[in-house]
Formats: sequence, structure tokens, C-alpha cells
Amino acid sequence: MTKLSELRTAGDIRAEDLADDGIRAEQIRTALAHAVALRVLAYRVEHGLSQTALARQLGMQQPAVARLEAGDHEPTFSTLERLARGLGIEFHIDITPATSGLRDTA
Amino acid sequence: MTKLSELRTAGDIRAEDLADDGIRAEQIRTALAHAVALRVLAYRVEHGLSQTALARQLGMQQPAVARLEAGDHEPTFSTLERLARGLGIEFHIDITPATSGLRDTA
DNA sequence: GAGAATAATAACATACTTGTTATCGCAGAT
DNA sequence: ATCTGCGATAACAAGTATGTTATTATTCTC
Repeated sequence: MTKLSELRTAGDIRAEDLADDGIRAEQIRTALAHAVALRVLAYRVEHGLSQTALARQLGMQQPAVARLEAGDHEPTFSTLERLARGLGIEFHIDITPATSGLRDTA
Repeated sequence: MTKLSELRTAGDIRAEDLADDGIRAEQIRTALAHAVALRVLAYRVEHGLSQTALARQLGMQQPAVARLEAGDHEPTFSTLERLARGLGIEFHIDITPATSGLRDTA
């Protein structure tokens, strides 16, 4: 399993950091899946919910939550949006051109 | 078609802004697809590339580029990552708890 | 007008994520 | 030991994005 202390501090993913050098796309996908998994698991533990309870809150079944927490699949944007609504999680997708200078939003 | 002047200024998407009130998940998906479409089209026009040439640069076929620029499908993270590498586009996926400073609201 | 290049679309196969049900192992409580 | 809740996994159906080829309309050039 994963330590809870690390779950609290898990913040965000930046695709550029992950995709930077020699990392494979496979690892990118697992990295995103892992980050989402940590968020879901953290929320669930923090709120003292069972997978079944959280599943009901998200409008899905317990195995779906288990699969999310497993972090083996790359979640869809639809899934992310679903989590954002159900868990109060915010996710930002910033698409900026690399050549026209860095955005001030970052 | 789309005006080029707007393409330059198209910056980023924030899922929270889009998903905020009564917008459907369907529109979220199209919004992301549209943003990616604008980025791809902007890059292609700025560099004076044909869809075929850009497709070769990205390692795919011309209809795939056309489909991306059409913006009807929600791109996968794998596709985004592919674009990021091929076009030099940066995309950040930030997953943060809802109230960035405060803990567990909902 | 003929020809070439470009962009859009159709059509199909493939891969992957998700939805769902059933099941299994495990720990706690009675 | 039994029962109950929890979490993980298997297995299958369904939806969707992608890979790919072929085709069509359009525009530009000669």
C-alpha cells in the first residue's frame, strides 16, 4: 500500500516535467494514473469512506473505485471531470505554446 | 474556418471554469477538443505546414491531423503527450484539492 | 481544361477505458 | 467458528479514440 503521509503532500503533475527527457509515454500514462489514484485514495481515507461509499458518491460501483486507486489505467477527461465534481478536486489543463514564451499563469 | 488572430491568443483551458456551473460534461469534452484543435491548427499555419507534412512530423496520417483539427473527439493523454513532443507544446495537468489552502471542504 | 496538392469525410479495424456483475481473500466482531 | 464488511480481481459488454485506406471537393498552377 501507500503511506498516508505521502498522500497529503501529493500535489500536481506537470506533463512537461514528466515527459521531459527520456521518459516513455507508457510511464507518462502510469504517472497520471498514479497521481489520480493518490488523490482518490487520499480523499477517501481523509473522509473515512469505504470504496463502496465513495463509489455511491461518485455514481459508480466499488470495483470502479478500486480500479481508479490501483492506478493502472490512464483516466479519461470525462473521468477526471467526474472526480472533480464528486470529490471537489480541481484539475487544470493548461495548453501553452512552448515557443511564444512562458505564460504568466504558471 | 477560424481566425488566426484568435489562434495566437488562445491560451489555456481551466477545467474548473468550464465545469463550473451548468455546463455539461459533453461540452467539457468538446471544449478541450476545441482548444487542442486550435493549438494544432495554429502551429500548422504558423509553420506553413500542410496536414500531410504535420502528420509526418507527428508520425501519423493526414486524416488523423484533420480529425484533431476538427475538434470533435476528446483527445487522449497519449495524444496530448504526442502533440507536446511533436509540436513543442506544453500542457500542464494540475490536480489539486478544491480549496487550495484549506483542507477537506466537501 | 488538365493536373497536382490540399483538406475533409467515409468506412472499417483495433486498442483502450469504462460499466457492471460475480467472486475471492482477509480482518474484525459476535 | 461464523458472519459481516472491505478491498482486490476476473470476466465480459459497451462506448469511444485512434490507425489506416480510400474517396471527394476545392483550389492553385500550368
